[in-house]
Amino acid sequence: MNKQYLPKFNHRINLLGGQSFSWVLINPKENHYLGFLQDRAIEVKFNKDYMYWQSYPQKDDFDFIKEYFRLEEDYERILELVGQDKFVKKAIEEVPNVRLLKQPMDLVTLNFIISSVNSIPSIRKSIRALSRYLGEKVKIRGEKYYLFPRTEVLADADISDIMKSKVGFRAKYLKKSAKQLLESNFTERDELKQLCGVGDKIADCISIFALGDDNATPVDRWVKRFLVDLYDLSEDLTYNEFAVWVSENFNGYASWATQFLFEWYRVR
DNA sequence: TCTCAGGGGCGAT
DNA sequence: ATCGCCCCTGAG
Repeated sequence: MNKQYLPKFNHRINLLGGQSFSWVLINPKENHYLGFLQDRAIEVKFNKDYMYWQSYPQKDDFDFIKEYFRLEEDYERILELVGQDKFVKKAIEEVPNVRLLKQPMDLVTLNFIISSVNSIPSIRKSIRALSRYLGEKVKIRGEKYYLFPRTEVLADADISDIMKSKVGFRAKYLKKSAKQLLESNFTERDELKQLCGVGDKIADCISIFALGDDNATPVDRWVKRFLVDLYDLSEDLTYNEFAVWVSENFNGYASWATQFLFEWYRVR
């Protein structure tokens, strides 16, 4: 496997937490994960300050790894900027090494459509099931696995087949959005909301996790809860009012700040 | 067995 | 701007 210096990377949280549903922990003792995307699988292991990795079917695709893990990001500088807030500082101390990934656009969109009013275990189950039914096979070290379905496959799939993965009412959103993704490019937050099943919250998820927006916030139930609880914001603010407040209070790195707070507040 | 909320969004008013 | 509804799962 390829060896990459990657200190301060909380793989448990960054790969299995709130921002990605692609990863499966294969072997906890070796910190060994497989990530199933639409056109490739990624294999990683973590030991000390290093990540060992391989990509499939195209081997050694460092350009992809570099972008996905945001290897060129100045993490220390971001910590310094968002750590000026006392709650973020505490979050960084208690749940350290949280980072943001930059994942492929279609994948994030289709994954987060599934996430609406859904629990994380259910989301994961649905995504694995959907992959088994409609995704391509990949072989890794002699074992068979399934990628997340390609956008064009979901666009052409029968709703009833998509429903087999227990996504429920989100099945029609998946199909329609897949078609929309094939028809045009979505590069800004407001455009994202044209996608079926994508409103304010999921548009912000896509903006952060796929487009790399450093100063957005998906105001979900948890974020709203800690904004009211910790920062004394009124419970009655609109989505946009919460979002504006956050964007003005974390030195331009609200995406990172709220990711720290989210992962910390959730397990606190 | 039943109820209900869970990382929202849609469509009708 | 608000509200009922959407499908499924696990917790109580």
